[in-house]
Amino acid sequence: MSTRLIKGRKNIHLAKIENQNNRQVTFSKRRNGVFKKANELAVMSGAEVGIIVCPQGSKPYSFGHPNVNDTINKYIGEERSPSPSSPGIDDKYVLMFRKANSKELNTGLNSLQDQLDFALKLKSKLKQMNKNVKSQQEWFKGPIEKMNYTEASMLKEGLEDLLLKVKNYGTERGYGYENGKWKAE
Amino acid sequence: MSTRLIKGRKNIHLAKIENQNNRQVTFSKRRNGVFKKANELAVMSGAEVGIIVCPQGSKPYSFGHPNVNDTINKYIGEERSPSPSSPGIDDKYVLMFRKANSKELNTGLNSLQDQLDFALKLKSKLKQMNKNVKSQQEWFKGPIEKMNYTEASMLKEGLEDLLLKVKNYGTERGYGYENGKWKAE
DNA sequence: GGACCTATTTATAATTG
DNA sequence: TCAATTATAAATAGGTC
Repeated sequence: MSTRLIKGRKNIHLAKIENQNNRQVTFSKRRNGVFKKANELAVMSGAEVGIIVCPQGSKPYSFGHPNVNDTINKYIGEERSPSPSSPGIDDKYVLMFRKANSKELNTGLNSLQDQLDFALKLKSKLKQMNKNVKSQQEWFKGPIEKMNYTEASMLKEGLEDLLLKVKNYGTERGYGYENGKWKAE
Repeated sequence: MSTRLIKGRKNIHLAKIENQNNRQVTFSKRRNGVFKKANELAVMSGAEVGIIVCPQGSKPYSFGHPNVNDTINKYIGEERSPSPSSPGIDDKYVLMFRKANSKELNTGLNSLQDQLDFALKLKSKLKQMNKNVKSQQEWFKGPIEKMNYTEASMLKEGLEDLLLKVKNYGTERGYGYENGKWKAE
């Protein structure tokens, strides 16, 4: 009674919950939360939404507005005949999916290319601030400190790979993008 | 300023937004929100999640952890086994997708998606810090082929520096990837 | 169209019954 | 196990630039 009880929400890490009971409770709560959000999205924006959740060792849960199967069919139909229009940034998931299904998936390649683009922007900034070495340091420090550990670790993997390519660029003549792969020109 | 500005969130009615612009904005924001929540659900509970969103008159958006196809297939498999016919889903599509997914297509897709997620975040952060650089657009458009040696070297050094900071960031707080699992705290 | 801001509303982790 | 509680963390509607 004298002890201060803390019942409020704690901040969470994006990681699998080890404790089985907590994991089950969180699964149930958050599944409902996702379904609720999806329903709001569907109603408010007028879009069709279908969700499938498959817990390990149990039967799938599903949500659909107005209907899961129709939504899946629309998606499958769309995947069968990709439209030629160029994807925006929000279509990246779909694009990646298509790449995977065209059996041309090279692990990390897409994200590497993206990161390369971002690195080019970094470079741009470096060039702008070229007269000030300190500023360069600050530039790299800035975004990192705002990352969580998951983001940072992911970036680490990608950068190690990217760094190899960039180093090769310096010694070889460069890289082109051909048949889904980076290659020296 | 004589007028008191009200910027805070208003409570919402669960109804379709009539104003087209507002509807589009809300669609974009909330779609991201649902995908984020779904990702958290998948990671924290270890479940597979697939989401398909079909806006009216536009191509579908999708989210999957680890990927949409497998999740759909699991759902279809579940749905089909109890009853001989699965309403709304054609057999040929089922077969096609099962075939497409029977290989190593899953390998790397998860990390790809994660990295893509990260890349988008990184891009956003870089954009924030780059907002006052006007020549940014040109750099972003230009492919790596247009880099000269000096530029590539600058990029290389920058990346090495960045990589170092990322590595340090990962170890300073004891976060890391252990035994195939993310360790929290 | 996108990034940012802020007042609020929501979601929810931990706890209790 | 499940529902209710409550303190916080997150999401977000409406606005600005």
